[in-house]
Amino acid sequence: MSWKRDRPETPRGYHHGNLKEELVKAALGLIGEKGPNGFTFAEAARMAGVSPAAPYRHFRDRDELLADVAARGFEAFEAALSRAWDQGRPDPETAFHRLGRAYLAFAHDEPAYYSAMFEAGVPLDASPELRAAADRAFAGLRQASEALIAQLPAGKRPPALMMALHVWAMSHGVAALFGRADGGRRPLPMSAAELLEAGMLIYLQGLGIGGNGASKPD
Amino acid sequence: MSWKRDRPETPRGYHHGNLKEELVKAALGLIGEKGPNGFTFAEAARMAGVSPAAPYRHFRDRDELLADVAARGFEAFEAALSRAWDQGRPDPETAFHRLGRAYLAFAHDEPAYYSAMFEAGVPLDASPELRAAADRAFAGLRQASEALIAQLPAGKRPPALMMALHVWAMSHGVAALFGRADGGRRPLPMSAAELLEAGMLIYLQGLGIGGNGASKPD
DNA sequence: AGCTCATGTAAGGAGCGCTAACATGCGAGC
DNA sequence: GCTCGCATGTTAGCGCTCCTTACATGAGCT
Repeated sequence: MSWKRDRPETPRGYHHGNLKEELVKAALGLIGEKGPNGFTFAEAARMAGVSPAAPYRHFRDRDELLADVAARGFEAFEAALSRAWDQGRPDPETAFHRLGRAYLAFAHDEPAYYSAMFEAGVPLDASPELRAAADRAFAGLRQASEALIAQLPAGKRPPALMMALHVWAMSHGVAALFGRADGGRRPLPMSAAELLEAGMLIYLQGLGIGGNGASKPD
Repeated sequence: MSWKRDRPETPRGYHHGNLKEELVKAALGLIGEKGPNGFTFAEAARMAGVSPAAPYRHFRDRDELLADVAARGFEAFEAALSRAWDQGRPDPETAFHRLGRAYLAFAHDEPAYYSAMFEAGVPLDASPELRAAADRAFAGLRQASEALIAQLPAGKRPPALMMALHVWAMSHGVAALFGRADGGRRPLPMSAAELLEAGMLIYLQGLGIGGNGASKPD
């Protein structure tokens, strides 16, 4: 009825104008609704009001669209994490817990992005942009780990890379197993954010950070 | 040429005999090769040497086969974990580290099962058997956590359920991000098993378990 | 104005999920 | 011991998706 040329704000005719952006949006919506597998190239085209062949002018195939979504996801992810980290202010521990909450919030609020990034099976080197965005996101985690480790006496510092991997693994584990919008596959005695926060506190305690020397606000 | 009625050990004719089992095996192989999405009902049928409609006599639809594979996966998983835990012998910490290695070994050696269980998007209540098997597997983790926690003085014991969730999250995070057969999506300075072992040691340290009181063999 | 080229459409082949109707043969009951 | 029922297989076919190829349109440049 109304998908084409009727919308007053976009009186496009034969040429859509910015089909690529709209396809990405449609893909995000579909992935969010029906999972990364339920997403269909043809349906995204339908949503954008174009023929099923039109998307192929912008993406080589379905996988390339998914990779593009994943890359945008990593960029948004990195932006959210770096905003939460805020260069470690006011102190690394406070900022670190903000970071953890931001991680889970992203996985929870942007399930479509998170799915495309981690659960759609998109190989990281599907495109250089994807690889670069993923690397930037991980670099953020690593920076935060370094700042926390710097608080330890020189002899007791674990490798920052290892700590960053631990942080990532635990965050992803909590998000993947318990952090979905539907409450995860299993009822929890606490929220995913609380679970991650508690886990990271214990982990940091094990490293010798927190509780004893630095601040422990609220 | 030779898929049907020719194999000497199974001289089946019109009726296959145990098609259901063979379909599950075929599904496992396909999932292992091409991921849970690359798996195709029709191709599984082809592998078993039957027509594409035959599988519908044994599974309502593709999702039911996947759920069956996932349930068998959880059963094998629970068996592997419980074998590794071995009732906490010779001491809970030693057994616990064996458990961690067994978790990763399962994810690494049975990627098809692990995919079906955690990455195929099968809802846990797709079948009662699936739910039950998954619950049994988790109960094993919880038991191990309880045994470790019991070593702590009564005042300092965290909830066993929470600890089990932490263990599960970290294990799954490491397995999903770094533990795949292809080495994961990112080169690591250490093996996934070492990464998990180090992470769990730090976590236990944070709880006050290990390093100080109990044994730390090999 | 006329050309060019990016961007759209139409048509069609191959493959898959699933259903319906038909075929086969194992085993239960007379 | 024969027959019939029913589980388990088959073929045929619908509707859908992915993707390719050939054609249509119109925006911008010269």
